[in-house]
Amino acid sequence: MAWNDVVMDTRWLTPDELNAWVRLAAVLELLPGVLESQLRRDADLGHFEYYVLAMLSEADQKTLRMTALAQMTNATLPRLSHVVQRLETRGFVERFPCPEDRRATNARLTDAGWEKVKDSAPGHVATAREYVIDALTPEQITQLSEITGAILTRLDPGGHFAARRT
Amino acid sequence: MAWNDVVMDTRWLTPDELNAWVRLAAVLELLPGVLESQLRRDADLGHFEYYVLAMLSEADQKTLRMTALAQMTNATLPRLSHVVQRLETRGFVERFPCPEDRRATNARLTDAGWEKVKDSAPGHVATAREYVIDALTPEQITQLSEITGAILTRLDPGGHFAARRT
DNA sequence: ATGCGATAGTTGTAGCAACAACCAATGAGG
DNA sequence: CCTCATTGGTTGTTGCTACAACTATCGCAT
Repeated sequence: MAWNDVVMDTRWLTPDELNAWVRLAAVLELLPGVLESQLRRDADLGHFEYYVLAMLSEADQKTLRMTALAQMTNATLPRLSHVVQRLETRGFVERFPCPEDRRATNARLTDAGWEKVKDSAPGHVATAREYVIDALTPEQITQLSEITGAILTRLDPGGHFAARRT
Repeated sequence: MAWNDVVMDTRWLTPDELNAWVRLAAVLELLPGVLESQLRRDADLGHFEYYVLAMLSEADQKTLRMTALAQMTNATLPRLSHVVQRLETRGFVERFPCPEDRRATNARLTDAGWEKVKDSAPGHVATAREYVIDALTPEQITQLSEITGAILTRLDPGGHFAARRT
């Protein structure tokens, strides 16, 4: 296929689409770092570490099977395994075999972990407000839900991750 | 300050806000990986590497000063320096001192780099379409621009990065 | 003309994630 | 009852980025 054919066949972005894309790409690039550095500075936690602890804090008995926790946090098992191991080393999480399925591992939030989430949550929410939520009108909040919902339908067509179920 | 005070003083997210936040967090987590793995598979480039080459391809003389390229790509100088060095090693970019300011370095896209961008762009745009653009209505595209624009006003208040200027 | 603060960029290190490979347990199908 | 594909999770390696530290140059103020 000649390059001309490729050029003609490609559905390039319109100016409006390109504008939206470039801005979304900038948010994808910049927002995680802001979340990460606030939590790192205030709580010595990465954003994903915080999210793991937060999801456990909301679970029955503050316990989740690793596969379920991976779904809640949009993560792969290898990644979660490494992170939970580090959190266990720091005393925020404990792991134990699942009585119902000996292949499975359960992760439970410890008291120290609960304290860490409790102490970290206000600062994290304040950062989320400052950089995203309070920058938007209530209409835009609704639009953001619908837009990200539509994107997640493409990213997670099987509904494997929890965010598709909100 | 007692925890009770912290709880009372914290402006927690409303259900609508929380829904939007959780979905946005999922997109932040999942979308970069999809962009990254398509480019890695098809062009052996990271998403940020592709973006650097793409920004150079659009510049006068396919050349930008490193500070300007960092602004175009929402990156820090140390990060950009590492990435451009790797791209130079692969022959896609060349660097040379800036004649106007001997502190500065210019980066220019090579012919091989131009070929690489040209070959990679259709696949990248197709991925952007599949996972984001074609999931949205024209109204939602406009909303996404406004929403991400508002967020970028918070993330980049000085307008340092190029995406604020779209 | 000089001093010095700011700018431009590079370099090195440590930590984190993607990916591949692996192993143990489960359950479906024959 | 047995086989084997699938599931659940761990581990190790490699590559990338955040951050700190550094050096050279510029331009402003005195």
